[in-house]
Amino acid sequence: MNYWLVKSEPSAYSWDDFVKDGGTRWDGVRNYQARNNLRAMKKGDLVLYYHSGAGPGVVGVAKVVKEAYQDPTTEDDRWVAIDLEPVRALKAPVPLGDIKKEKRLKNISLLKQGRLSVVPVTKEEYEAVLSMGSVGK
DNA sequence: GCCAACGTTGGC
DNA sequence: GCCAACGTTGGC
Repeated sequence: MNYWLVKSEPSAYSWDDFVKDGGTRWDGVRNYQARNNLRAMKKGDLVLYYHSGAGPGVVGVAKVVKEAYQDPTTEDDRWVAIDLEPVRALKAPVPLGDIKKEKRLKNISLLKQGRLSVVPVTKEEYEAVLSMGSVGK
């Protein structure tokens, strides 16, 4: 079991849209590192759902329901998509500012590689974020 | 709206 | 293969 974090601009596709849809295809990634992360995702892996832009932070948890396949939004076979489903919202969203202040999260890839839209998260980091979001394991 | 970080492109 | 120019992302 691995843990990840994906970013979305809420004005483009918010957590609420995701919940309303009951799941979505995560496509359109055009960055090699992010693509490699998508390829490494396994069915059942848990994914922190992060809002970028105004009021950035982690708002919910999703899970991988379909592993990497050819991204249908392009003919180019370098790119892949995965399918995600919502698991649950955090009781309290965890703002980026709090992530920056949290000692347990000082090495999180989200902070190390700010512009990557799909980043790995360790089990410890994942659990730290959930506890900050008032959600038990 | 600005700017820093950083990935990509293209000239050489 | 290097590196400058350029474009994009995302925080503020």
